[in-house]
Amino acid sequence: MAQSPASSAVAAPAPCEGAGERKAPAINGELWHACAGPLVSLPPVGSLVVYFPQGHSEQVAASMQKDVEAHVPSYPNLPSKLICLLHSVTLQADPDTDEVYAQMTLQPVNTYAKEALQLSELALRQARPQMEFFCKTLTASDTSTHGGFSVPRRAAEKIFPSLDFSLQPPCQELQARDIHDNVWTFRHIFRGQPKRHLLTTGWSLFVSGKKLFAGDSVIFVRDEKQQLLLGIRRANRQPTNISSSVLSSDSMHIGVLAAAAHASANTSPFTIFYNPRASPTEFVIPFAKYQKAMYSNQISLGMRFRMMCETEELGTRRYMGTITGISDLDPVRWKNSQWRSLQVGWDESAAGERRNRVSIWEIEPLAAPFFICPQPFFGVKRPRQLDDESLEMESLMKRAMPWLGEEICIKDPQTQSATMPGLSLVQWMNMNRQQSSSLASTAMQSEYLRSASNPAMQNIGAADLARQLYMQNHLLQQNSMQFNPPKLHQQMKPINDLSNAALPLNQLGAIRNHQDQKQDQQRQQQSGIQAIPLSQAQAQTNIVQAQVIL
Amino acid sequence: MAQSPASSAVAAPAPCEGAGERKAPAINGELWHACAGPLVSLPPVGSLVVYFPQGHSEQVAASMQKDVEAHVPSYPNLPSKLICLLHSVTLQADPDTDEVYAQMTLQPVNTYAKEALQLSELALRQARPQMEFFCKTLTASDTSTHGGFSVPRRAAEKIFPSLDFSLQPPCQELQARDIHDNVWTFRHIFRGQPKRHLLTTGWSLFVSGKKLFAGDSVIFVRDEKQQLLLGIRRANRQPTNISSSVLSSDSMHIGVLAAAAHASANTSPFTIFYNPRASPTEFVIPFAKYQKAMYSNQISLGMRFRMMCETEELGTRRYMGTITGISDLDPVRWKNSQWRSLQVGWDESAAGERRNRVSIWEIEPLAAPFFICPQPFFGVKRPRQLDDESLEMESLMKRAMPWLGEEICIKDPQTQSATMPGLSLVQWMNMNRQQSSSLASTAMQSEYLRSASNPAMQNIGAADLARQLYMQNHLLQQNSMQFNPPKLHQQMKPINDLSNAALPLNQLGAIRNHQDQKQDQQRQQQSGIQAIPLSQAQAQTNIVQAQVIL
DNA sequence: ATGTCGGCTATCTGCCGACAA
DNA sequence: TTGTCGGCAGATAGCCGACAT
Repeated sequence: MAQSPASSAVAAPAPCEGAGERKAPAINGELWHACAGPLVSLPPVGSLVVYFPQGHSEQVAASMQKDVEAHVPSYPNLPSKLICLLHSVTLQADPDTDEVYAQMTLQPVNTYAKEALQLSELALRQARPQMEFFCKTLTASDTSTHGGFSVPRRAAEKIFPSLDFSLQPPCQELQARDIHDNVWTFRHIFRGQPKRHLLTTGWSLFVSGKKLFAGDSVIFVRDEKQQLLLGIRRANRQPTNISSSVLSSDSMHIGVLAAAAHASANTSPFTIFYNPRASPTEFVIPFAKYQKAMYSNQISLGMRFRMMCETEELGTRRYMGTITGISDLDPVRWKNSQWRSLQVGWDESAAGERRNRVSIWEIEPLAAPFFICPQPFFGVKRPRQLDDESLEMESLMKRAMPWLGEEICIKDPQTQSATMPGLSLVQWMNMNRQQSSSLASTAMQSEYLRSASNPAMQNIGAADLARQLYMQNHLLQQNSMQFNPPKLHQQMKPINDLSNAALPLNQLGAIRNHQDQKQDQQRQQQSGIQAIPLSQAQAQTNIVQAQVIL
Repeated sequence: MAQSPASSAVAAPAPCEGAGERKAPAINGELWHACAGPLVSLPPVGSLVVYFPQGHSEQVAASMQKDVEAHVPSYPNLPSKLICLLHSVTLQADPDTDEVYAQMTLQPVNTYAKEALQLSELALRQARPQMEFFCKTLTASDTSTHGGFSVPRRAAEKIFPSLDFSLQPPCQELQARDIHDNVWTFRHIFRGQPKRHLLTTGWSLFVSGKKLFAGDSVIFVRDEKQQLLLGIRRANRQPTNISSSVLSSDSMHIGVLAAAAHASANTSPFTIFYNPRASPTEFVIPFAKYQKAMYSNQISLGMRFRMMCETEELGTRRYMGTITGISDLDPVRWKNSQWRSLQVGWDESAAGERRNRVSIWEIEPLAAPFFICPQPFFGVKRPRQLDDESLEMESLMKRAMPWLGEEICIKDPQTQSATMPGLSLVQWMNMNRQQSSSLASTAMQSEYLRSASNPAMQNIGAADLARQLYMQNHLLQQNSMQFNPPKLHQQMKPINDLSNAALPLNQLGAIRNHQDQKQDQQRQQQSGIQAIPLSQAQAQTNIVQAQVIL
């Protein structure tokens, strides 16, 4: 089978951080985001993120107009997702094309500070402040050498400094800075019959300088200091084909994976470029976002959902769709990766080909949010089985919660014997999964909600319910902690959600037999009943987030 | 040892090798070589080559104007040189810049066919046919929009079709194909006072289309079908900085090494790009060239040498220099790599900064060639020692001669017991080295030459001697083979040179103690004398190459 | 409201020989 | 022999309102 190429056998990592690969003078964040698009968000520095090599690989492939990852060896030792600390984010723009991208330094972690997780939650709620801008797709006349730029009236009035209409005709000189901080000067005039706003002198220099064509877009931003910023967004032409004369595309592709594999093996920092316009999807996700999607969304075939998409002119719009399939995108290289594992159909087939595969964390399920349902463990109806997916999940969680060790071993004062030797976390999760999927889970949810301590939670809408539940759990967290693993409450913080969510794991692969299954069953029957306190404790420490419609 | 301006024995344009990364329509080899420069030679397809990851890495670094390989992990499992079979060579040119480069598919080998080695020898002798061309560095007037291109008179008369001087003024339409097979049309006119050749209409389109500036060069080639070809060579501006918006330079650098490491570990093919203008030095060398330089050149500090360098206008010139140091370029990452291990000083400090480090196979030593000196093994005067360098050398040779196995074990009918358990190939070589360096080696060489079977070899010049010896050995090979390891004489062929050359290993590192040294000594004393037949046999099958000044 | 066009300069492109270097 | 320039014509760039959508 495959091999672990060099990566694992790599010696000295790179000690010193980004030694200034570029000397770019701190790109304006407003302009960068305007060019990147309204849906692009970058996790906060210092936060916990999930990195998907598969998504990264897709970005490279897309940029090279290369089929798939032919010729690129698989990296069996490279997990399909890495939990990383985001050390730095630097906004960049290509000096030649003005393409925006972000350079991120990630470090795979096995343990992390409480703040990192909180920061990743922050990313979910934090909205970027609305900025004043306009975006126009250039017409043939705009880009022709025959004339200037016709400014949409509302745009000119909103963004440009107002003209002195005592002049005949009213005109002024505009200065705008592009993403490299170069200043472009235009003559802004209000003339013609009927009257309209035009940019004349200076405009053609800009068009030729930036190599703009009809179909490309320009963005004028007015920043908080009332200064004009000027960005461009090119039409989706064929990929720029970064293949160079010194580096084969194979090498580039390998480089991305090898860098990640090396970093993974050594938990050393590595650097990636995220190009929001080249890539179909973000491949560095706030950990909290991933977590929430994975463990609080009930995903099933045929489910209806909404998803934000970018419109022309930098707006956003919600589109509706249906989940038509759940499967690995690449079952060979990236088994159980969750990366774009949902096949979807869209209600409006127009509006250009929307992607037919998305990831769980990109969508908003339309079914009521699936609330956490911790419940007593009454034993097992069917033998538990360990499959590849479980093993991988377990590995992922061990990275995140190393204090759990090989087996769950919680010492709970209320219980005689809370240790569950031989019962791994994932096995326990699988038990829960089977239970919750076996019966009317919504009924149990209601039961749980009614029994919750806050009486206000009864008989209210789902969204509000969720909000309140969220608040409540936060309060609980701040108060008494019955669930206190050793060394846990100081600065390390467990991702409790993982352990008692009803896992929507049906899409992750068939359950196969495992040789330990009989032993597992025995252990569970012996010690299973003691799991109750664990469930209770976790229910109280959970962060339950509901779908908040923005 | 002159650069063999070897063949563009480039076979079929990549027999569907790289799954068609580019659909370039088979680039003209003459034009490619004209643009690449007179010193660039590509080993023949199917031949045996030595690949230097270090040199490859240098090319990437140079193309990214990045200091060194900071941030890039070292690959301890990646040898500093890989013996590879050259599966394919495809000539390429960057679609945007016309930069020429070659895509090569290499496969590390542990064993190889006889033809592969012969092909690599072929590369040393084969000269590319001289082609008709001229190269002019563009002046300010040539590139200005104000006028056309002033053609040097001799160039026009040599390369262009002759004008019809009955016309007044004499003029014609020229058509030339660039490296992408695009046709450019120029008006060629002979006018002015005094008369001169000019390209007028069409010229400025070419200049702007190719983005040429004063200082860049154009090359007009007349091929064998009397057609005009047109190439460009840009001035040495700052590196093009291939860093893209989707791939960090770290990733690119890692990609190159990871690809090689992976290929090395799996002896699987990998693809590299060789850009002759971006790289200071070729990093894929014909095996025979490497072999010859390593084992027949006597290199020492203070030695004088000559080296071919490229002049302006695509000529070549020999420069003289002195070896001022012998050391590893990067003793940490690439110990004993031989890659640019010679520090040199040049007689003419002018003519632009010449490189101050070169590799052994790039120079022509001025001292007389050092001939092979196989001689009986009389036992050991000092204990053998194994150092890092020896181990590495041994590993290298085991790759090349796997049939030798862990220990030399030759069954020779003329000997009672020819097995030499415990005596490794490198140890044996070290013995020879010590012997040959201990006494007047030239005298022994003469002794050997006189005792050779061909009487014509006496009293003739060194170069001719070598040539005859070469012929003779080839004849011997075809006749009786006393040295017949099993399965060897069919299609596998040993690199005999390695085993009895007087190794110029002094630059390769200090000899250190080894714990097995006493045991080795004992074994050698027990069985050493039986090694004589081996030496004799090898002497007969040797390929001895002399310094042939071209 | 705004995309495209004809009309009209101002500027640039590009061919020529003159004149050095 | 050949690099640069002034002179000159033709082409293009680029500003204007007219007109249509």
